This record gives sequence, C-alpha cells and structure tokens, in this order.
Amino acid sequence: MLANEQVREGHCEYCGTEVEARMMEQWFFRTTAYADELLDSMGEIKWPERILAMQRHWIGRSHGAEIVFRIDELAVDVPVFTTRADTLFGATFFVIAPEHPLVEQLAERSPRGDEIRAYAKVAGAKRGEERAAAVEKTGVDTGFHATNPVNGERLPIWVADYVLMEYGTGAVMAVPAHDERDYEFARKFGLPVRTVVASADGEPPEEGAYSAHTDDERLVNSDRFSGLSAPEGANAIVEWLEGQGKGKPAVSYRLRDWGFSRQRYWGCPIPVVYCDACGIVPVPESELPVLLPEIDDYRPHGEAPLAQAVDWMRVPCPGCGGEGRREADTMDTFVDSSWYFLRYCDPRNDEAPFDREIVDYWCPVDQYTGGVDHAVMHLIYARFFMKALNDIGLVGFREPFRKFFANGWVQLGGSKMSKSKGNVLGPDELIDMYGADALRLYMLFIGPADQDMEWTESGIEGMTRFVRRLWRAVGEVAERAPADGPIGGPLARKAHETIARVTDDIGRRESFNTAIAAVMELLNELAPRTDDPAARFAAESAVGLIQPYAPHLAEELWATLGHERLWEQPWPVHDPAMLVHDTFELVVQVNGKVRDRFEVPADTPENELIERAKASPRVQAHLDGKTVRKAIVVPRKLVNLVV
RNA sequence: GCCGGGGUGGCGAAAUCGGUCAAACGCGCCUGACUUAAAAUCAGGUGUCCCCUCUGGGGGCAUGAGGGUUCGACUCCCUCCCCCGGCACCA
Repeated sequence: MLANEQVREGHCEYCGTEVEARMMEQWFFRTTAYADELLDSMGEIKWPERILAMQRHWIGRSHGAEIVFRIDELAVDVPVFTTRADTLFGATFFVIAPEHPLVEQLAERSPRGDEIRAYAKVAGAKRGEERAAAVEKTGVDTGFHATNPVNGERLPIWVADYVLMEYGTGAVMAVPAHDERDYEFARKFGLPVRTVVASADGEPPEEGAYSAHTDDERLVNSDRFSGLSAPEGANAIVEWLEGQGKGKPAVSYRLRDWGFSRQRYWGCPIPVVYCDACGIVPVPESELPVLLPEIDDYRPHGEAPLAQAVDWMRVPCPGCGGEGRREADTMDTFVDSSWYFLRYCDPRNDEAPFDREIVDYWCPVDQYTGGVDHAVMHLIYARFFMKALNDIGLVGFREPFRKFFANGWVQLGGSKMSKSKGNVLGPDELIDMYGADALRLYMLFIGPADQDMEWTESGIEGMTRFVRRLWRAVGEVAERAPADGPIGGPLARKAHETIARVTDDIGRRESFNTAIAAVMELLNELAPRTDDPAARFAAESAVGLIQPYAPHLAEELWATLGHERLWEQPWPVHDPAMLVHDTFELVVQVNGKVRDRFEVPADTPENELIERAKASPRVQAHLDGKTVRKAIVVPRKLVNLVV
C-alpha cells in the first residue's frame, strides 16, 4: 500500500516492487451528503477568500441535467450528466469511461470484445496525473449504439480515457461542436460535428468548438427548439425530457465521499467486528475506544500492519458472542485533526471524548490560524465533522472555526523553506543571537502576516535596535518620579492615539506589521523627552502594546516601571477625549491639486472655510483671477476650489 | 485554460469609507558628532526632473501599461502585460 508520491515510475520507491491497482473494501464518510451545506454556509464564517474559493472548487457543484440514453442491444438505460442540455441535438456520439461497468457487458456481446477489453484495461490502469498528462485522447469504438432521447438518433458508443468514471455518471453525450474535448476526439477519429447553437447573424464558427454564451445566440438544427436562446433551450429540452421520463434537472459534485480506511499502523482502529453470523457489528460504546495493539513491525506486508497482531484481531462478536475478527485498517489521521480541538476543551475526560456542555461553552473556535496548505483537506473535513456531530447531537454548533487566518510562508531564495529543498533556516541560532522577542517582532514587522515573506537577515538588526531603544527609554523614565496631577500634552495624546491604532490593527485589521510601526512611532516621540510629565504613561502604553509580540521584554520593562504581572493586566484603553483636536489642518486644493495647508479651528463653518481658502495668497496665485465655479468641502479635511 | 492573491522609492512596506503635497515605520545609503581609528550610539538627509532673487523658495512628473468615471483615483470601472499560489479532460 503506497501513497501516490511514493510511486516512482510504476515501482515502489523503497523496494522497487511493481505497483498495481487493486480493488479494496473501504470505509467511507458520506461527505457528499453535506456538499450543499458546506457551500451554502460559507457566509457564516470569516475566512480568507482564497481558502473559500479552493473549497468551492473542491466541492465543485454544477447545475445541469441528467439525460437517459437507451442502448437497445443491451436493453438498458444509461444516464449522462450535462450542463449543456441545450446542445442535445448536437450529440454525434456517446462515450463511456474505461472503468464503466457497461464496458464488460458490451465486450461480451461484441465480436471485437477482446480489443475493447484490452483497451479498457490499459486506459483504466493509467491513474490520475498520468491520464491527464496524456497528450492525445485515445478510444475504441464498441460497435454498439445509444439512442438520443430527443430525436431518436442512434449514436456510436465509444470507450475513451478522457471520460472519468469518478465524475457524473461515467458516461457522456459527446457534442463536438460545443465542447472542446469532444471536438478534439471527433477530429481524431473522424466523427461528425453538428452545430446547434449559433449567433443570430448565422455565421457558423470556423474551427473548433464554439461554447461561449453570447447575447444573440440561438439554437439551430434543434427541431422545435430552434430559435430559443441557449438557457431557454436547455430548460425547454429538460422539461420535455422530464415529461417523457427520460431526463430531469440534476446537480453534480466534484466532491467524493471520504474514504478513510488506511493500511497503516498509526491511526485510530476502526471500531467494528466482522462476524460470520452477524456480519459487520459495531464495537459497543462501553468498549470504546479500541486501542492500538503493540506490534513489532509497523510495515504492511500485503495486509494492514494490525493484521499481524493475531491475538488482538481475534475477538468475540459483540452480537452473538461467537468468533469475530477486528477491522485491521486504521483511520486516516485527518479524522483526528477533524475534532482534536473539542478534546482540548475537556482533555481529562475518561468517560467520553468530550462533554458537550463544556465544548459548547468554549467552541466554536473564535480564531484559528494556520497554513493555506490545509485549505481543502483538514479545513473541509473539520467543517464536515462539526455538521455530522451536530446532527447526532454531540455538539451544539455546525461550524468549527468562526475566523480563520492563513499565515504566509517564510521564503528563502524565492521559494518556500522546506527540508527537501534544504533551505531551512532554524530559529534556534537566530534566537541565540537576537532573542525570541526580537525575532518574533521582526517576523511580524517584515510585511503583512497573511502574505509570504522573503527572509533577509539585515532587517533584524534594526529590530534589535528598537528593542534596545525601548529598553533604554523605559529605564530613563523609571528613574524619574511619577508626575503629579492629570497628564496631557502632545506625548499623552500620541500615546492615546497609539493605543487606539494598535488595538484596531491587532483586533480588527489583523495588520500586525503596522501595529509594530505605531509603537515605534510612539517610542520616537518618547525617547527624546523622557522627562515629559506624560513620559511614564507613554512608556507604560508602549510596553503594554508590545506585549503580544515581545512578552518577555514587556514583562521585564513592566517590572522596571515598578509593576508586576503585566499578563494579568487588562489591555490598554485609550481615552477618546484625548483624540479630539480643537484645530485641524485644512488642505486647500485648486482643481484637485493641493496648493496650501493651514490650521483652522475645528468648528469653523463651511462657508468660512471656503472664504479662508480663497483668501490664501498661495491659492490666489493659482486661481489666477478666475472665478470659482464650485467649492467642495470635506468636513475637517479639505476645501477643493474648482475654476 | 479557470479561480484566488499580488505589481507602490535602492529594499521590506504604509496609505483603514474616493479626500492631508503618495511613500508612515524599518532596512540600506549619504553627511555630521563622539573616537587615535573603527564598531556601537546620537543628530540630520535620502522618489525623480526642473526653475529661481539659492543657509531658502517654487513648480512639473511619479503607485505594472493604456483608457474611463469623478471637483478629486494607489483606491472604483474597462482592456492588456507580468509575478505568486491553487485547480486542471469535472461533461
């Protein structure tokens, strides 16, 4: 049992054994039952668009129709899924996937059965990437026919590798005039191409499949449906088919059920027992969890590793008490990561995985941070799990993570640091040189935390400088006696502004780099005037605000200022009154270009602002004697004079 | 090809609802102070082009390219180019 990436040119990368695909019995979670909800409840969670986009695509919901084609020779009906029912009259052949069960039935009745089987075996054996990478489509004509329900045409049935068994029904109606893949195939095998949607000017497309929807498109060559627009035509055709019992609207998903059986040692045992008399019997709740047995060899040898624990495998059937056998497969470890955060809420519970009341108190998780690499596996499985757990009454919510923050990667030499690339820079050495606080500050300062960052070491010296400057300034402040009375002035104002800005940057904007910049600005104000009456307040603010980034430093400085246990202190709060200015700098523009700026009282009425703007000598110079046609006033900001 | 994110000084970046000469904060660089010297530290300067009565002052141009909307655009709209990430025969 190998993972895809362990296969090297058809052989095991370790022992060289040839790899073959085998059918296996597996356990599945019915994730597809939640496909719609996984899409539709995305509005309830605050996640980055790129993650949601990946999940949307992973689920891959598309609306269309299921249309039934009749194979007279076998007396069977074969459904196909299509999003382009409007092109049904353009179908000129019919294709089934190499793995389609019909292939064998057709081969049995065909004089060329061996040829069909041989093709299907070779084509079906090619997996995923190999099949997609194939330059040319291949296929074989079965000699049988499928009847188009809309016009009774008998279409040749082909087996081809470009049709996937995993999607839709594993069979397609081929409309080469309006589908690029069908077109390519038709060209290669000389199959007819019939245009059934054309723009009103009657110009048929020259080459290739015409698939774009345009405003003036109309159905053509489509009998009684000709003349309708493509969407109208699709509806009308599906409606007609439905009346005949030969089709209906349908939704198809890319999402598959989650096969979670693994032939590995490390994973939760799947708690079922096989009994010859009772069949598959779940292990009773009182015997859960089933623990992994101790084994000597973790590697699979044609069987899952647990099969070697023969004593463990042998177990009485919970149903009849007779001889039973455990499941040797273990669960995908993504099963564990789908709910581990629930166990965190109640980690010492030895009666159950968790207590619902406790979990409902703490969860859903308010803020979850991780890498984008989990976008479609862990993050979608966990969402599925919460919905399923809620349905069976184990939790009181349906989404695990209210907010998700996807942090960027540190890059070195233009590519993501990774062990396989050998460009990993360990933090230990940097921590030894600069300290954990300076390193953390620097990594968050270097750029937006949700974007990748290129590692450069030169900048961290600057952060060390900042740390030292803060240390020194706080030390100077601490040596002076605290000022008496109310504190005010520009430094106090700056401190309040910084508190407001950092609080918003961290709490709402997730803009961690600008929060650090704001504290740097405050320090630039504080450092030259540690004897200012507001210096102590400014220093305490700076220390409190830098604490999430540099907890050790902040704690030390807090002690220097004569306090204890900063981590127990509430987050700094600014005084809104300190942010109110009684004057503001009025910007005067002429035709949108700034020509002058001066301080005016905050309560200056609009007409006076305009008068003072016009009176400015600099503005006069640019007005050039022309009359002001219009004046736009933005309160507390600017006046724009239009001439 | 489709989807998502980007493109702003020498570099990392900022500009939060269309409104303060776009570039905060930091790196780098330049000048100066301290020093025998260097490092460290401190002070000042640093988009670009041009003009003037030049220890100062004034103006033009600048946010990937080109158009548009607007009194006003890094911000909104259209077309295109480039970079990064994801998906990729999904009918």
